[in-house]
Amino acid sequence: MAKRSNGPGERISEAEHAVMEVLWDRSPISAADVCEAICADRDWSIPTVKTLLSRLVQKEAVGTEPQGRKFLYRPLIARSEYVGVESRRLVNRLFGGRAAPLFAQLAESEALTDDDLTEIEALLREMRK
Amino acid sequence: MAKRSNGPGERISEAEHAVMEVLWDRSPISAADVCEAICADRDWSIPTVKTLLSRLVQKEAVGTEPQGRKFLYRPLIARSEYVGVESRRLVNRLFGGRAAPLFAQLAESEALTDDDLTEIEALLREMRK
DNA sequence: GCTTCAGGTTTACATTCGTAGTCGTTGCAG
DNA sequence: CTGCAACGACTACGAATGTAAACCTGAAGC
Repeated sequence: MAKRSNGPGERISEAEHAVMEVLWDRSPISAADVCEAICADRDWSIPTVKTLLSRLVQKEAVGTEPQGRKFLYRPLIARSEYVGVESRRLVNRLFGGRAAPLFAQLAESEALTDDDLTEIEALLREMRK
Repeated sequence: MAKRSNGPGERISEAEHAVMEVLWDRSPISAADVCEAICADRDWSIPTVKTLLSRLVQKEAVGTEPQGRKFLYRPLIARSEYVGVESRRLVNRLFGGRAAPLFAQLAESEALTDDDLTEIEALLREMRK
């Protein structure tokens, strides 16, 4: 039988993620339009995009709706969901699940701009209320 | 000739990272001892650990020093370095390089404990000085 | 000294990923 | 109505990864 279709289960690879970003940006669009949007950047050809889309459909991360004889693709998982899972994965893998050390790390490696600091301060105040 | 030896260049995979964690924890140790430390957890056998160690040596992420007729392994890259690179990679890939959205994301997905908040506040105050 | 064992090196093999070509159908231009 | 261009489906294939066995060499025990 099929491996398993646990909803949006299987991992999304980096190349696939790039495609997801396009879908999150402009939702129901055709394969050609996806290519339009990234083939130049990533130096891909149409077949590559089609393969990635198929894999995403298999993984149930993307859904299709027929439009005429072709398909429009749309994400089945929310960006925030994906981003949340990936973020938590990193925090777990590298920082034992604690977010503070990640923050410290970013601070140390100078990955925090002044704007970031201000925004985070605002968020903190918000959360403390 | 060799692909390239740009220092600690090539990516470290997840399984390899697990080995690195052991090395970062108790530095110059033998392959057997590495296995001692994780084979149970990850359900690995010694050969697996040996393979991962070899690959890490190839990638110049780990160095060896002969001890008698066997080797002791020790990391060549600092944990903080690795963690920094990986963190920044995630922030770039998912949040356009801005740390604040990551923070917001963690907040939203309730990945922030109260302790985290307190610690981060402290760090912020520290950085503002 | 010869056998055994420990440890590193080489080889193996299935799966995933990145990247792309080929095939078969079908609506549309002539 | 007929050939072409577009599209999705299937196939391909090398590199990386996860996982491990086979093999070789030298040291240590008997």
